[in-house]
Amino acid sequence: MIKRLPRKFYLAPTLTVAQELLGKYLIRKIDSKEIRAKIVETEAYIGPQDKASHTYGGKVTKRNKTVYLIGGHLYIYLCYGIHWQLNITTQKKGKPECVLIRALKPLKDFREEFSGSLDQDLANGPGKLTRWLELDKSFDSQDLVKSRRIWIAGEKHKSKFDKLKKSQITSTSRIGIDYAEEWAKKPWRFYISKSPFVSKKVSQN
DNA sequence: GTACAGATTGAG
DNA sequence: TCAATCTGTACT
Repeated sequence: MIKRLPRKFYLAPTLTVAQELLGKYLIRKIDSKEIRAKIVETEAYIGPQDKASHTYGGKVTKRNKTVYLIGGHLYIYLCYGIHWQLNITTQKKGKPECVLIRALKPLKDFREEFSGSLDQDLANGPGKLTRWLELDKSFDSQDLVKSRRIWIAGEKHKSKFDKLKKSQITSTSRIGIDYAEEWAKKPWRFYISKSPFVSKKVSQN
């Protein structure tokens, strides 16, 4: 059995949430169809202190204001004028931290063992997964705890499918933020080790 | 008001 | 290697 994650999940430290999101299920309802996927790659952005973050220095703009909402909301923005990026806010209201979802493993069934062959190139990048899930600006500030269109779930009872062991998580520096100086080196990108569904064009250091 | 870079992607 | 395409931000 899987169950929607409660608000509490998103209030843990952002780096913890970024790692615990790995292996969780993202469910997107389009009309009567339910699309399911497992989160396999994330990046953490730690608010005011993080130069790579949109909320560096605590600034508020029309674009980033949803990051200031309480944890569990979606922050969706357009990047390079073309790609929508899916972020999940963390922390309490007023603390602008979030987790970027970079890659998903499409699932037919919640137990991936029962899923047949799936397209590895469908959601292996932050811009590709939003296109696949048909997410855009209209989803900005949606509440994952309440929304009927999108939410995240995990195993209701602790099981071997629930929490990943540390050894199953690889951490590296984040992607595409070379301008952030020393913050660009922080190992705040996390992905499930050896998953063929993580984003490409990326160093595996 | 104008200029320009950006948490990317896919085609050549 | 590079264009697509548009918003936020820092200027004039």
